[in-house]
Amino acid sequence: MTLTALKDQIYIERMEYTMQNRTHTCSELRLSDVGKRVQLSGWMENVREVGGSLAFVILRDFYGTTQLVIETEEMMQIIRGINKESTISVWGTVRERTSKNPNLPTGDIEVVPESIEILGRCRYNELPFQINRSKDADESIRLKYRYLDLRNPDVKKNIIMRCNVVAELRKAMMEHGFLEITTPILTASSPEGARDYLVPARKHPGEFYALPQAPQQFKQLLMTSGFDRYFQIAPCFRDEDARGDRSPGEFYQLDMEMAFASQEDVFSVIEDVLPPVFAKYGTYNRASAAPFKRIPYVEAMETYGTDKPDLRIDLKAQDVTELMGDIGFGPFEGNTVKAVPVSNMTCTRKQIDKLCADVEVIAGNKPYWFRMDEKGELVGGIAKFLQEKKDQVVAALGLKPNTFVGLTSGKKIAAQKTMGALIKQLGLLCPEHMDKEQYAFCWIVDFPMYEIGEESGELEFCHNPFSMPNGGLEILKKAQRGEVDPLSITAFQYDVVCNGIELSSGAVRNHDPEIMIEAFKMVNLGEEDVKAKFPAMYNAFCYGAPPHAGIAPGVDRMVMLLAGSETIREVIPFPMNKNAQDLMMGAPSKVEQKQLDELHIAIVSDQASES
RNA sequence: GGCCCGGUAGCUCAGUUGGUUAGAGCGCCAGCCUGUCACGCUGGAGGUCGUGGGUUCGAGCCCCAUCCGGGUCGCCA
Repeated sequence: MTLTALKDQIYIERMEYTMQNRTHTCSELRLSDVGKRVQLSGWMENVREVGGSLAFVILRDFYGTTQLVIETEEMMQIIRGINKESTISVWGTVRERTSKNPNLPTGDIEVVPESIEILGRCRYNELPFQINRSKDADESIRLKYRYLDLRNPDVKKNIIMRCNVVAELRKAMMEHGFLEITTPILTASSPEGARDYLVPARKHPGEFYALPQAPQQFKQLLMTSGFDRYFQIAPCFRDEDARGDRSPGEFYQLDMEMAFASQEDVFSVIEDVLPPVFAKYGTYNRASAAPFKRIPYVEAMETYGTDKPDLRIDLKAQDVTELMGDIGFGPFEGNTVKAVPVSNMTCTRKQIDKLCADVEVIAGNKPYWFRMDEKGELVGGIAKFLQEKKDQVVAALGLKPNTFVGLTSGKKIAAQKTMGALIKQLGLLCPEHMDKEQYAFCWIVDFPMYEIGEESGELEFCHNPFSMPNGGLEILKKAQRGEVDPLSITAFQYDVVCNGIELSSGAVRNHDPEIMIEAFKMVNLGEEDVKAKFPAMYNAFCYGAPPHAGIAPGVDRMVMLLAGSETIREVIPFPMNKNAQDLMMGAPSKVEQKQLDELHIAIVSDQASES
């Protein structure tokens, strides 16, 4: 049996089953159906009694709504006997409306019921919130009654879109020759990265499984097993605090890995797979075409003040440390100074003050500014410190009349990050500098391999130890001999960024045990540490591994971008709240002592642990 | 864990300088209404102002503590 035939069979069987309760859905009937005897089933969304024994009932199902018209006292009594949001099944005849509603697909017809069966009574005449206004309700109430919230078509539509996006991604990945392989959910705790969710092992007292933070090691092991192209819509678990764009606990990634592949091979798959999905399902129908702009990490920090630039904003920063460091303005002295010119800016002083205040809150560092007015004079903000160097400033920044210049200063990284916040806020403030209605992708490449840890003061891995250093074994040896600054070593590590949101990190992996050991030596770890931390992977690589590379774009984040949603919870069917609680199911929850005993777990009370 | 914002009717919110019996819209209940479609009209019920303490003749409002929600920083290889 062909795949298509199989699908058809499943489809038909399902429809036959649903036919027991309805002949049509609530979005189906049209003028051409007038006169037909039909059965509809759904939720009683609203009742409008307009006098005598005339009333209009709105019946809603997954597909849409259809109006029933009540004309007899008998039917009226039935309707009056049930609360809104009850499910009912109606047999009746389709009739052309005398007053049509052009705003509804089914607005030309109505159904005159001859019988109404109550399928599922709604026992409450007052709901926690009105279904069609659920998005306005307090979020914790929405989450507690998520099953009611999801009745709202406006809420439902994001989940439907998510299904379509996931289906499309699967299809595209399979067309590119990737196999979807599932990897374990119960696995070993991994020594680095996020905090693990631990699961006690009943048969092994005192030992724990961990839920995977990502299928990272499994997918690399699949590469060593000779699966050429792997992908998975993979659940990932991390016990870290939530954000607007980061759900607590669990999330999904389009995880993928390719054998005998380079960075460019990964890029070309992603550049092929993502833009069509974004253009098709997104709020905006425009998405970057391949190849996406590649921006080295150092350049991104210098130019955009962030490693996740929003390329819809056309503003770029310049380093003006040499030019302005010595103008006698205190905050600039001995610091890095960055400047961003904004042409044709017409904002009021009040807006500028608010901009600066907002940036200070976001970045924790104060920005400064001046303007070239319509006469070509430098005015406002710190302009008085610049008058002596006016010609140099104008030349360096290419200033023209009516140009605003935002400035940030501080230690290099602080000046950069503040500039990043400033550019983002300027983009929001100046529509002419932000071509908003599109999905602008870029790659951030050449991330540093190592950094000096803020706490330790020692050399540490900057991202993860799985990435291949650019320059391989040789560059590591040189660094060890002191011929190369370890901080200058870059990795084949990359991020894909869309509209200022990081969709994913990825890397060409370090598949060579020897290079792995040398990479670890740089941070004062040895062969034993590699073996101890990643035994399966290290051992596997000792049996001949292919060079491989991959990436794992976040599914929730992509759907969030596509839906134009402010929070990630809007695109997750059953989200947890900020504090990682499922208010609907009541998770987490206490468990019975018997369960704890079986798991060899003892709960230490807060009081006991404090004493 | 730090910082910011919020918590008043079932829902969304207003509540002035601390001053009479805490209001509105939606929802709910009752009545009216024969073509509504966010139906309309009339009336009604519904409040421990998150909780505890304090200041005051008097607190929704001021002070302290605490709980809850959201945002943000830390964190997220």
